[in-house]
Amino acid sequence: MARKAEETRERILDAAEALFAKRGFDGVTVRQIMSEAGADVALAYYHFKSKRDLFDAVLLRRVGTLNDLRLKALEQVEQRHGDDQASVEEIIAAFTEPLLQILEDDPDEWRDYMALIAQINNSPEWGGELMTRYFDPLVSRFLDALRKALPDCDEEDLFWSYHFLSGALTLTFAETGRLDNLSDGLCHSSDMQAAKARMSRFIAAGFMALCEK
Amino acid sequence: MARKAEETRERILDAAEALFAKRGFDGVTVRQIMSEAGADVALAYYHFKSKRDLFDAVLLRRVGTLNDLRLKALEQVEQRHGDDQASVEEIIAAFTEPLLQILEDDPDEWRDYMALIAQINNSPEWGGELMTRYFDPLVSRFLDALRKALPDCDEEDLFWSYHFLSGALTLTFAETGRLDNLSDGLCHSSDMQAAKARMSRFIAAGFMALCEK
DNA sequence: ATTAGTCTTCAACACTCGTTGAAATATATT
DNA sequence: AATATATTTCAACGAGTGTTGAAGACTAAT
Repeated sequence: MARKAEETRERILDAAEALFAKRGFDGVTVRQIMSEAGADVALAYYHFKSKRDLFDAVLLRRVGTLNDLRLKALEQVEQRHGDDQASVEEIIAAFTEPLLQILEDDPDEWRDYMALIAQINNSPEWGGELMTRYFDPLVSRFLDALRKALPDCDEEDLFWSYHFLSGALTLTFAETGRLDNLSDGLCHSSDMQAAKARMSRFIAAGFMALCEK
Repeated sequence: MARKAEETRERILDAAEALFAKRGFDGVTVRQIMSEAGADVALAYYHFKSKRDLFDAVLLRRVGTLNDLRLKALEQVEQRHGDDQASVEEIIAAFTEPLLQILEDDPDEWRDYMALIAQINNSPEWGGELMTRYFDPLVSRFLDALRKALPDCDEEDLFWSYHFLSGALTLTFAETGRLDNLSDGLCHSSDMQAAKARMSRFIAAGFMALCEK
């Protein structure tokens, strides 16, 4: 576990993350990754043992950070309210805003990873399995909080509401530039401040319209 | 333009659609497509001139049908109201429900195509350009209708609301099975009836919360 | 300074990729 | 029936794929 070797490992992960995010798993070559990382092809198979394992390592590297941030945000909301119930919008904000915030604060570090998540979430091949594996425990924790805030909520309504939230959130991560085109330059897909100012209100209103009886 | 040749062209498009939807542009081989279509590899390059052109042909084949359906639905809503204003929820329903309906009525014909749209919409490489090219005129038409229903709406709020709608809608098309996992079998990502029963209400509430002053 | 173990390079493996030209067949027109 | 055109097959092209084994260089510990 030499220091130099750890640096190479990280450089490979960085290059892989950027390229996978842009062109997807199959759109990228191990040789392209290693060329971007400035290292020999064979090193990819020494540090990770296959292209697929490298892909998984890219995903795993940052997922803990994100889930920790969001869990902490939820706990803060719950602590801030003692006996009284936290609002739906506060809970939704704890779920979404840490991600939008980290993306606003350090886009160079997080943009590629988040775009990768967006693609995976919408992939019929991997969306179901990978998102479940990496995010389900945290999501279930948030759904529990929402059940308390929406005591008469039908379970199916709750799950579908989460589904709509998930789609809106991950498309935001994709930063496709579509909004730039559609609004003729008025809005920008990469403007996380603008997204943050609007998403919780929009989504919370949706939850309440569906789940509040 | 023989009859037989047109059938082969369609078989190639069917096979390409199914495979592209499952594994993306780069995850699929022309040979795999032609094997699924039961035809020689070279025929792909005779009928379409490259893999990329075949991909575009897959997209183009069905986009008109979808846009026509939605435009007609919007015109019906506007006709049903004479002088009085159509509601936000009715307009959103005209935008979303024709797609969910056609997917419910004829899933075998439309599932793959819709899943492909979901992936493209969330791809940083193609999302901006392709979605703009194929859907922007229709989307602008709907935004006009929404501006009338939300007269005091800030323009940025309107565009971001559409963005959230777009994410929620296209994730529904992906049918990843994530909802099946998350809800432990209670809900199904492919249950378009369930999606249709909830989406307009959820999204319209979001629009009103953001855009109604 | 020598050894042991980690890390990196080099060259290659068997295979698959998108694409094409020419030959063979089927269809349409006269 | 004969000709012209549209469609399909066959075989191959050069380039690039993921992956590996063996040899070299580096680092840490004796």
